[in-house]
Amino acid sequence: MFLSKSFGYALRGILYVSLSGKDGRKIQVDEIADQLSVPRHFLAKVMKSVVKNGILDSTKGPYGGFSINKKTFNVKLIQLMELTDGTEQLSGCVLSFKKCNSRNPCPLHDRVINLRDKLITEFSTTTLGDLVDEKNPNFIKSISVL
Amino acid sequence: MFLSKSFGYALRGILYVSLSGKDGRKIQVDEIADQLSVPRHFLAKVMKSVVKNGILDSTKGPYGGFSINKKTFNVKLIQLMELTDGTEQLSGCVLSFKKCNSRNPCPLHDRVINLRDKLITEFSTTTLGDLVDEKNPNFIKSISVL
DNA sequence: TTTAAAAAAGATATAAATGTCTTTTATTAA
DNA sequence: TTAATAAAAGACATTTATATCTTTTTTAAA
Repeated sequence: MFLSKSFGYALRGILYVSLSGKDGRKIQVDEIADQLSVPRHFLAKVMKSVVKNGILDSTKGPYGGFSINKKTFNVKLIQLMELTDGTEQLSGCVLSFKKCNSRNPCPLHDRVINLRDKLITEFSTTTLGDLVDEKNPNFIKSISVL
Repeated sequence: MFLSKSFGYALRGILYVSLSGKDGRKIQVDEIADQLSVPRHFLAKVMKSVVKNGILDSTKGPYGGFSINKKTFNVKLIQLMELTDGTEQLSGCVLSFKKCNSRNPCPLHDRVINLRDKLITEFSTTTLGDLVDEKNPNFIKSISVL
């Protein structure tokens, strides 16, 4: 419920690169997959689209790997979610009922839409930077929780 | 996000039977599928497990179909959800991260768990009866919103 | 300039959710 | 007791999400 595997892998991968690559070191997929116990090839596919969307940089070849860029910490969680899961889930009826809208709400509309909106708001105001910034209430304490 | 198709079909099917079958009339799958614009065979599969779990009654043969029983209106939404979607999604990390728990929380733990708990609470206190009881704030106004 | 490293690309595989079809069983009315 | 009706059961199909494997391209260092 709530969040896809792809989203989880992408987020954890980015945060791992952010924390381990602070000194400018490039981080390889193998290291991320090992450290986070995540399927290597699937992670590679996800990271590829993260790079394609400019959230991380990457370089091929020896000493290559993934690294943060100027955009990374300003990216909002909602943007990452759109990338991994698409946008359709963010609008539309929670029961996938086409005729449902605020004027003609399905039985669960108000209660559930309300909670979904809260999640969207949360994800629209939280950046990746917030998660690695100790001054921010959202920050992560330890790499072991990625 | 949030709710599966199966859950939506089950809920809408049950509510349709509740509203259309008030006079004791049995409601057939074909009618439900037609009226709610839902795939007939898939709905039949879902309704079968609804009956197996005692949430509705059914009788075969001419003039047969689905009907409410004494239990129907007391069933909580969370019970229906457990039936259609299983229980695993209700516990465990929202990022499917095995090492995550309240002492060692993943980056999104607190914020998202909080919202999920709200949904669980909502679904644990709302019954099917609430949705068809005009005195209740959750009630549905019209069959067209099923 | 050759070799090795590492991501990119793309093909393929598996699992889970969703959807469809056919056969069987139970029930009712004629 | 037969014919028609409708759910139950179960097999099968499709789609989407997840996962894996192989080949290609780029890069750096020797």
